[in-house]
Amino acid sequence: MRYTFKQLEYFVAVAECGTIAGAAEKVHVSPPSISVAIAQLEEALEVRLFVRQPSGLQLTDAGSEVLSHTRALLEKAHGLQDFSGLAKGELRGKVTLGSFITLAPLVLPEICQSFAERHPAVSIELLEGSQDQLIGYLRRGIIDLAITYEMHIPQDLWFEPLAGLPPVVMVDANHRLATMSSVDIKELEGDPYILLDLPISRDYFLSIFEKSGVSPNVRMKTTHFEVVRSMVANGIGVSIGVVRPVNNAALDGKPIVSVPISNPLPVLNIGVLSRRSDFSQLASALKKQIQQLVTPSHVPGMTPL
DNA sequence: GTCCGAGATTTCCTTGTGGG
DNA sequence: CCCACAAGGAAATCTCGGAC
Repeated sequence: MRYTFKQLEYFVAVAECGTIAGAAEKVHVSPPSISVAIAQLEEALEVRLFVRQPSGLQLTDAGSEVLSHTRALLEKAHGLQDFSGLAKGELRGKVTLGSFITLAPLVLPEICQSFAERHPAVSIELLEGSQDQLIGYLRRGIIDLAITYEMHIPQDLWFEPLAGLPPVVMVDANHRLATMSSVDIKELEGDPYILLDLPISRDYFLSIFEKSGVSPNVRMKTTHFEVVRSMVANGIGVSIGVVRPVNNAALDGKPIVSVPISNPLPVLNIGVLSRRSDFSQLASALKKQIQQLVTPSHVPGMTPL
């Protein structure tokens, strides 16, 4: 064998980043090391893996073919490393967990802490994103699992629901609805609405209005959940959310009131999204840990339902 | 046409490791 | 201990696209 695993790892990094510089940063070596490794790998395999372009490197058809074989090979190699740990009664290695961006600050600390206590030799890498980003990360093998919502799950991935979260209306403490025990969506008609403008998520929130025959008065759009909460807390508008952080205040300290919705709306399930196959020991262990922590009666970081 | 910046590659050097 | 080799970093150089 005239190539090395290190060359293969650098090859995958370049394929994923699209540039030598990006790959170098990713694997923590200098660009020349990557460049040399790719050249050596191409020589060893006697195949052109990349087309060099001014903006970076683009995979050739042969390179794409080699990439899928390389990923499978590295996956098996990592599996062997996991197995060596298992033989000694412990898991070791690296697992990458994705999280829907609004859930991350609430659920990840407890998951990471408990998993680290149980499997100290395993390192967890985290990657947050919107639903479509997480789906892409899973398909490309960048993450092993994702904790997210049951929204637009494609056929090639597998979602396991763990808890159902009913949507609630968020208003500021002085809002006329703040003291209500529940609210009808129709009562939001005319109120300025702050929209969490993430792909797929925005469709979910707008569909709540659509089902109630109300058109929302969208005043502002933002891709950051904490910005939504700050706008609401400062009385700039109202919003709808499904996460209810234990801390019911925005980052500036102003309180947010969550009011249940009286309309019959389906709960939004939170759960684990994964590939249907290609499941490592580490991913299984992490999934098991998440299943134990996220239950219908307890979601880390959130007030009990 | 010239300049500038981004990115890749080459050259040379240092460091670490394994074999004799 | 010495030597050979591999890996990786720093600096220099090359290539190309975009701006003026």
